[in-house]
Amino acid sequence: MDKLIYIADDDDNIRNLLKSFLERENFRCIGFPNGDALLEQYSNSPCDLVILDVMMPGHDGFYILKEIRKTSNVPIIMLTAKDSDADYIQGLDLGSDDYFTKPFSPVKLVSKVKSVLKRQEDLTGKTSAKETDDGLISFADIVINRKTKEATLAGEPFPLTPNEYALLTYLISNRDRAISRTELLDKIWGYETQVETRVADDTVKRLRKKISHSGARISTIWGYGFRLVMRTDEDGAEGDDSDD
Amino acid sequence: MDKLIYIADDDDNIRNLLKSFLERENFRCIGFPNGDALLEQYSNSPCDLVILDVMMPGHDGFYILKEIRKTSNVPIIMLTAKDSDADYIQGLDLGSDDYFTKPFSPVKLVSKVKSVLKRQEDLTGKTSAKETDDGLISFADIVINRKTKEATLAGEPFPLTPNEYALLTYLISNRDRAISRTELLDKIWGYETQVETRVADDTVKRLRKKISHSGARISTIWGYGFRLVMRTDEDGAEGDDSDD
DNA sequence: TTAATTTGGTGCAAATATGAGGAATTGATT
DNA sequence: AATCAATTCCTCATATTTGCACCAAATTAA
Repeated sequence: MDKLIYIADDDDNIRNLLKSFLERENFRCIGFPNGDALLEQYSNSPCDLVILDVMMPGHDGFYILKEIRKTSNVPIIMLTAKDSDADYIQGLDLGSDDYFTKPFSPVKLVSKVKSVLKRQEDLTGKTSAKETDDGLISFADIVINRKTKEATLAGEPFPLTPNEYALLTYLISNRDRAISRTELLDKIWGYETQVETRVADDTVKRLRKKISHSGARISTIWGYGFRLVMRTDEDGAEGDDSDD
Repeated sequence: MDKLIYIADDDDNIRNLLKSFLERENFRCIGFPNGDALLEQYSNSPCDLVILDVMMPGHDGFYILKEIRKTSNVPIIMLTAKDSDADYIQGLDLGSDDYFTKPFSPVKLVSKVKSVLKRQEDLTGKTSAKETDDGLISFADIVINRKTKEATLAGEPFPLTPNEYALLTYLISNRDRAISRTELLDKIWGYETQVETRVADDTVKRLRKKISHSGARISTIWGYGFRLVMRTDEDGAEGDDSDD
């Protein structure tokens, strides 16, 4: 983590409470007894996230919020003693990210802080050229791009029909468990479909042929369904299909 | 505004309440009685924001949240009946943007929706490298000027009809993913979802002819839709599409 | 062991998806 | 009214996918 957080609240107890919770999660925190002090510090040295009480000596939290927003998009979370719709709306309209009413759960606040920071990273990092977390899922030497709906096997693109694609995607995302035929029918063919139960076997069959020379294998759970597993050496010897 | 919002909640009253409040603010809303229906619709035609109840028939809100997050960063707001720290944290950890406990203030929710959308725009708008500040977007040797609504191919101006222009612009700005027919119909023709028409194919057909000697190509994702890709050497000879 | 049940493979026909050409329609402009 | 461009609709040809029947092989139960 290693993010820096500024907190402005005139109540020492609340500042310290927040600091201790946040530091436990490896955030660095600096507390300020009023908003003006925070604002001055911020303009000299910006931080990664701001927590602002609304009612403080000097300028109130809304004013500080507005001032920061003139120059920055830093995430800002507001704290307030009174639970009023109007205040809530004003806070959000002015550009804060969230609004907590006292007394609040410090655990929730910490969670919110993390979430807001993560969101920020996702959005700003994503539109650049980051390759990670682009909706890619993989198993063995199979990679599926859920955005482009393309699949590759050992780096080579290989074609999948819509049903095969849905089935393989489902198997990969549930690699850790066996999946029953009825579940497959529900998930891939839909809840109210009129096809025979064996159609799942059909698609499994076709998929097996296509991935026959990959590191993955669809194993049968007798009397129940299927599960995606790694292919072992013995598999190759037994059910060897080296053709294409 | 003109943003599209999907709402999943099994309680008709809540859905309608939200719809009426949101539509009053000029959002377009579509309600779903459960999360699975929303998920299916979303995968065919994404929206700008999602509101998910946690407890629903079928898969619960957390599951739907996870599924959507596999392919998308769309803002998601969770609704729940029980006010538990653990749930709150789980929701945020899984990537939701906020968490409202019932009964909640619709006014606050609407305010939150606006705030989240605005935040998203601020962040992506400022960091996106796709569109330069002079309104130019490009792909391969195609350049589109969104201000003058003119296009050039390899430096030469080339004429596009209004529909072709809209389609090409949409394909270029979503170059990183496959786009379904229903999404095209929704976004470019404004048709309600689930209409069976092949106008999109028609426009794709004409557009393909026009860009036939450019570095870009519209590839078909069988059973789903289209995607704009770079033309490779092999493409020129035969219309080989190894897409799934 | 035999019998009953479940699963896997082959082949085929029906259903579905796509692309091309051209006709019909719409809408704007003479 | 006539014209023209743009769009939509229609039909046909073709390609692909999918469900199902049938039988063989595998597994379990008795």
